[in-house]
Amino acid sequence: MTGPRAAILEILQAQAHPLTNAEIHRLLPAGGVNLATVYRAMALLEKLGMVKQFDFGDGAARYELVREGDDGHHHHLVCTRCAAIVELEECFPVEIQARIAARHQFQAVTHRLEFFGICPACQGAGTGMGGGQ
Amino acid sequence: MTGPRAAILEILQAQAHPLTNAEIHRLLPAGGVNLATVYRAMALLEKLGMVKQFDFGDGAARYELVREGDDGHHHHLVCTRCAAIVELEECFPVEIQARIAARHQFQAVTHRLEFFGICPACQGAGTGMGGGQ
DNA sequence: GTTCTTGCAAAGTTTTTGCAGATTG
DNA sequence: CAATCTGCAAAAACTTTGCAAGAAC
Repeated sequence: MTGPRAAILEILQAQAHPLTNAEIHRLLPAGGVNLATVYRAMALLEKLGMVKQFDFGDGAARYELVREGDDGHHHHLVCTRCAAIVELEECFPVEIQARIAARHQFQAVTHRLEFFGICPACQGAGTGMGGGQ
Repeated sequence: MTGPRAAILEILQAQAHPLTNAEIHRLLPAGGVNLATVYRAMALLEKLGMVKQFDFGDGAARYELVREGDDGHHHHLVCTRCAAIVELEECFPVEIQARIAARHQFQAVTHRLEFFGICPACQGAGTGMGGGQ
């Protein structure tokens, strides 16, 4: 547990939302840490449960620090226009998930869930082209 | 609407579960269609609403045919050991999603949701070592 | 000094793009 | 014939890996 790892954890601690490896790399002191090292660090940190991986459907993994006394399981609302992120407290109802698991006899069932929509700031701004409004 | 496109739709029609572009390519008549053409066809078919994209968290997009009178929105239960897939009828409760959208003033909110677990056949077969059935 | 980690560069996957030739209507 | 589509090859984006030099204890 040393060097670049600490720097990465510091970056994550200062962030409210998940970051891609490229973003983490960009935020690290210039020329400080190699991108491959970031990938390796995140894989390790995730295995240790210190970090949680999220997937917003663009082809890049995102990581968020898991805070003390929390398992890190939660979901996000992502703006499909500006990529704004809102962290949510709602989760998929446990009873329904239990029913699904039981009916199909699956064990250790979990889920991945993210919401997408258009945030207030991006509404009424046309489809992205015209200077609409 | 012609050639390779028809062949791809036929492949999808015969499948109960989503396929990756590579799988579709593999299922097409040998040497028949180029992989890049599959990618382009799937992008078009999705834009036309004839196909729906899913993401199981491995880095590959999957596509499933949208049947008549259906919007194609549904979720899956995926075995993390053997990749078996079960199609689900359950969905995230609309009232809760509406509440989330309202509270954060997002419009056109949708969600991506997939479940993961260990299927009956893979249970009790060790952590992946034994000659599982 | 032994072990684990890092940087660098090369390679692997998945997906996208340019362009000329073939296909469609 | 005009418009679109396909194959091929190159490239892009994200991620993984090998290996020798470096850091940690």
